[in-house]
Amino acid sequence: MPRVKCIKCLKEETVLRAGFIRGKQRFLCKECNYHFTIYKERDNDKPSRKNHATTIIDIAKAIGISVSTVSRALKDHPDISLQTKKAVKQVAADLNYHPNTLAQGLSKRETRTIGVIIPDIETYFFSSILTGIQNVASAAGYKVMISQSKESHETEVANTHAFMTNWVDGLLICHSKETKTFDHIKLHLKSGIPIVHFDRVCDELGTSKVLLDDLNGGFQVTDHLISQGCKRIVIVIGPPHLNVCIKRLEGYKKALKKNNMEFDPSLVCHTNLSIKSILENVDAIMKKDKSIDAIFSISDIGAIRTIVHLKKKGIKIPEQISVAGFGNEPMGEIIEPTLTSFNPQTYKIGETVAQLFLNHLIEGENHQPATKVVKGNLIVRSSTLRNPPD
Amino acid sequence: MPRVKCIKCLKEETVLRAGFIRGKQRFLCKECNYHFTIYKERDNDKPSRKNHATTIIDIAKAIGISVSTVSRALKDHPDISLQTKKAVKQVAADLNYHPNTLAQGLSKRETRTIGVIIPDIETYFFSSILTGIQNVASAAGYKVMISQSKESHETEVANTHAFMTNWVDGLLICHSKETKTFDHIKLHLKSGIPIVHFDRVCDELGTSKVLLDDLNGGFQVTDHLISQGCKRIVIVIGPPHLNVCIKRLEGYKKALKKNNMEFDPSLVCHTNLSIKSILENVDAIMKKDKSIDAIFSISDIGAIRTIVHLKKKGIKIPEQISVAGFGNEPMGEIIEPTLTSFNPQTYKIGETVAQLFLNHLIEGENHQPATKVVKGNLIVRSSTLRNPPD
DNA sequence: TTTTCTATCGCAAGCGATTGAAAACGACGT
DNA sequence: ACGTCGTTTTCAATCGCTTGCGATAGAAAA
Repeated sequence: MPRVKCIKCLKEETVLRAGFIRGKQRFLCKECNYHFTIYKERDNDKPSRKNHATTIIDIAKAIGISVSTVSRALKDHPDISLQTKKAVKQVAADLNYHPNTLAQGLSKRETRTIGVIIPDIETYFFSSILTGIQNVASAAGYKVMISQSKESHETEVANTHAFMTNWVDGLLICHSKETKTFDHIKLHLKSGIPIVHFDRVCDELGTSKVLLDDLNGGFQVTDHLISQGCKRIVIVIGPPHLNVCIKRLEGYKKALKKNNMEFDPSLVCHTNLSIKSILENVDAIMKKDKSIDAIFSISDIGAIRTIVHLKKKGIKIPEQISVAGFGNEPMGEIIEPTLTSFNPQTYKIGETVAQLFLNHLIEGENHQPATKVVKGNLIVRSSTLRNPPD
Repeated sequence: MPRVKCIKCLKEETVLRAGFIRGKQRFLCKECNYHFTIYKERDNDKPSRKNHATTIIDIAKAIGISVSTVSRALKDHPDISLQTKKAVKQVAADLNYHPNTLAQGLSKRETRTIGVIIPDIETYFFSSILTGIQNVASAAGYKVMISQSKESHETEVANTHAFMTNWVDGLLICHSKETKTFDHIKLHLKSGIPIVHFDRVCDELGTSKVLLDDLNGGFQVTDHLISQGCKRIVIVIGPPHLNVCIKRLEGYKKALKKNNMEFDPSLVCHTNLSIKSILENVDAIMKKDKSIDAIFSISDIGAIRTIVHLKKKGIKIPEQISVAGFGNEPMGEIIEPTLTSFNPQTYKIGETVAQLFLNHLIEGENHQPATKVVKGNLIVRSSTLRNPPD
């Protein structure tokens, strides 16, 4: 017979054991027909809430008013009298009060957080876009959450879901190279959370997007090469499902046409944008076609590695082969010869992306997806300068 | 007399106007002594909750059980029967349920988010550390929130507060160059939220930290230069309050001592790590002292810009001056000559930082701050190779 | 059968803040 | 003194989920 007193009638005789519950002995008082368990002695002096962040409840208690008044006072709601506001703010400051973002988010159904998914944070192109995004986002009071897909479709999908089901207020995304299907995006479109694409976008989705000046960039680089006397310009592009490749190629063609040169498909190197693939393709085409006098690599890293590669083979740049890139990575002004490249204005891109998100937010329901193209500019350096101006 | 029925007694005669409230007419029923306002007709058919994310309440209703059971079932709580669990999970999947992170966080008082503050995301060193952090963090189910101080103490402080008062579960920070006081960190130490420092740490705070192999790095680079026959090695360092500088300088001295060479303070260039300052200092010292035959720049970017600068002046590298850096930035293998540098293992650093955070979390109360040094390794390239091995 | 046990569930109190709507309180005119 | 109002506060429901603790119906034991 357990020596336990019933919590209600305080008798001992009537108490009998009644199984276990979550590892603890449970009792039943026959008289009261009352089940109970002996839990840990609760500290009666309630020091439990020690070192606990101050809440509006604390403020309310301190002043002796209700929490709703405190809440409104802190928000400068017009209904609250000036002196109450002053008192509340004073106490809030004294108690070092900071609103609990989670609770606010739960109530207001927003997180003031935006998720950004990029292929690779270590790539200057993306990290500088990020800076642009962060600048305008944080100016608007938004926090930025970043994740990288590392060019894997799978992790991109996982990250997308993680973000979208975690109450980000918006998603800014640049797809991985691998991504060819967009179900993971479609799935979340109807949720109403703004999604903005940039750089590697998807046209079939009705989202807002920010594009580089790809066509113009391709055009300008090619036109510049031609102006330097290049006749047989190889263009190194990536997989055809990336529309940035298509666009730059288009610009290339446009420049040829403008200069009355014929487009030779054999001068187009299709690679997967990996260094290995790029160099292999370059080698192959140069072996096959000795007339080549310029290489336009769609990416700066590609161009740079190409330069290193060609130099190793004793080829003079730009005298024998001119090389140009796209992206204006910092490395471009370090390498020798310094790299001619198209500057896509990455900061501007980031800022525009974030701005588009904010627009979507304020437009709300009647938001119309917008497409913005950020103008870039050609940076001419020595890797293509055959006729140095005097 | 208003033609309005009292909401309670439904009589009209007893109702009289009673002022306005927020722009709307208010009424008072004398009989009931009840104040009320006629608000917009609430849609009775309650289609209000349209396109609203499914919650455990929906699941509970669908099955006809209580929300607590659903909650437990989803968490695989042992109290719940197998079939209930299966049913719950099935319905959850059917309804495309995703837990509301905010609500979970509010209940469990955690966000499963960790904040990272770095000086500059566009710098490879930091972005690669970030990758390391993200890898282990996301493996442990934590999201990562990033902000950059852009080397400004002020924004570092602001970001710190933003993070700490926004319920991140931990803070990983590398201080800005400007940061000399740490009140913003101290302020939050007692909150109990784990803080881990890395690279630019602060000793006076009792936090866990991850350090580069600075001393050893400084030693190895210097020792290597000496082994290549350099006698007068300039070391270019940054502001003395950055202990990474001190440490690398120590390594430098240690290597000198090991090789029985005397330390010459005039060979130490104190810069603020800006390119301008570095190049000016290099110029100055080379002008003053013609015997210099090597430059050890504490940062790769510094070393790289130095190489470019010296080459422009017609100085042969490494024949006349050897140049070595620290950091193993990707640019180092592109520049000509390729740069000898100490590889600090940035990924490893990031992983270690995150790991330390996780450790702190599981150790809880009785956590003892740890200091970890991530071993690096010397990468010898041609910028220092005077006696190429055959 | 009656008395114990269990295995499962449900109730309800939070978590911290927002917000619709009622209440309290003076002040004023008549 | 009463009816009217405007101003300032307070009440209480919610947001979606976790969890301490109590309830209940069969199963097992007595």
